[in-house]
Amino acid sequence: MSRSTPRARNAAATRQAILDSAITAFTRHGYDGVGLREIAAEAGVTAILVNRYFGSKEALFAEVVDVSFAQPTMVPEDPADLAARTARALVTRTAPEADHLGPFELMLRSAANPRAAEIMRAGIQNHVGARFTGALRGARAGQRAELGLALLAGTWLMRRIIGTPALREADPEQLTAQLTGILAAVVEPPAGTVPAND
Amino acid sequence: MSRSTPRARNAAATRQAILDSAITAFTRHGYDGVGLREIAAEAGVTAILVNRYFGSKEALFAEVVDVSFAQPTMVPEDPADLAARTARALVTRTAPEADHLGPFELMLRSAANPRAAEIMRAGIQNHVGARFTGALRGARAGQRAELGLALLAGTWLMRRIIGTPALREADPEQLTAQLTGILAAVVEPPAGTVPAND
DNA sequence: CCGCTATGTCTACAACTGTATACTACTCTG
DNA sequence: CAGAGTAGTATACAGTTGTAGACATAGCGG
Repeated sequence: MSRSTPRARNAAATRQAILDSAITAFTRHGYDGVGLREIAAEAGVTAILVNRYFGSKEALFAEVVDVSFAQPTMVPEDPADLAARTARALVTRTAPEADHLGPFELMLRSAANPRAAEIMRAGIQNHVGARFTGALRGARAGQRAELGLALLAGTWLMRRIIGTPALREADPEQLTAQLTGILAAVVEPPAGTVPAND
Repeated sequence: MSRSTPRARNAAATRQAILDSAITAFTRHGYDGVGLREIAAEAGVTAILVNRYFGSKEALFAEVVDVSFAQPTMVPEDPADLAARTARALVTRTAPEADHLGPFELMLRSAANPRAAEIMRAGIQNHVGARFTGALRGARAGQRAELGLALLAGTWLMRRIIGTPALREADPEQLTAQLTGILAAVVEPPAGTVPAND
């Protein structure tokens, strides 16, 4: 799947090919579930070249996390209808027939490794969490955003990775409605707070 | 840490020691994060003996899951005050200073491996999920229970494994209150439903 | 057209994995 | 007290892992 045309010598393109392969592989199998040889082969390259470009497996993973977490996720930056739109996106992407990769899948599949977890914590702070927090109004926006991420990650885990039956077979419309309600409880500014910024 | 008294030949005790060691190790490092030699050493035994008693690493893991998921968790079986009591237990056990192991830690650290995930799916259906579902009244109890587990697992992930700052440093009382509200939105019977059983 | 440097590969290594076969030795039964 | 079967170990193997050093070659500057 890798050597169609024996790609001309081009450092930038090769580096990008390795990075793309790594994103897919890490997202699909997690940090500990992939070997460098597997990543390299998919990019049409030798394993050691990966380290030449990225330094180490860990550094490669850090770059993968940075790229993946920087992509626009299912959390809209626009606060309007945030709960409803987020819930709909989540249900769609975790549907059994979908094969949507992305930051949540990457995070859940790599969380077991402490070094990977630390790298992802930084990535969340810099990207996903920051965006989510920015979309919230009211007190304790950071905490509420992280709780929102927790709900999204947990649902992703149960519905798609563990594959729990009731969530797998749930009616999408109904599940979206229910998740919208729950998300609203997470995301809406706490009552009795001045609705100012901060 | 393993050979204090060179334990007398006792199949049952040895088997139990291996199982205990495996529960701790799998919970702490996940399915792929531990080797049989490590588990065996902690039990004061040789690696191959683990396979003699349990058949394979996978079979050992299945037994670990069965035992761990059968233990009483933070979800009270009594429906009264379910949300509040569950939230309090969750916040306590995911506190940074606590080092509480348990089914959620085991699940999150082993979810990356598809075989492990399948084993855990069965464990949830048989134990945790069934208990949680049994504590709920109203329509779609199964789905609501799984969403509750998703919220618990997600919070555990963010607060304890990833170690997201706002959740780590949150005031326990306030976080408990907020989680109680969210959990209530998950757990309470949907409005407009006959409050009969199922 | 030559040569140099960036780009890439070959071979290798030391550690680790789960598991199999062959062996030893304890302890209980008779 | 003798033998047998259970409990446990030693050795090993084939595979994989991340990484290292020495070597090859493509393609551009002169």
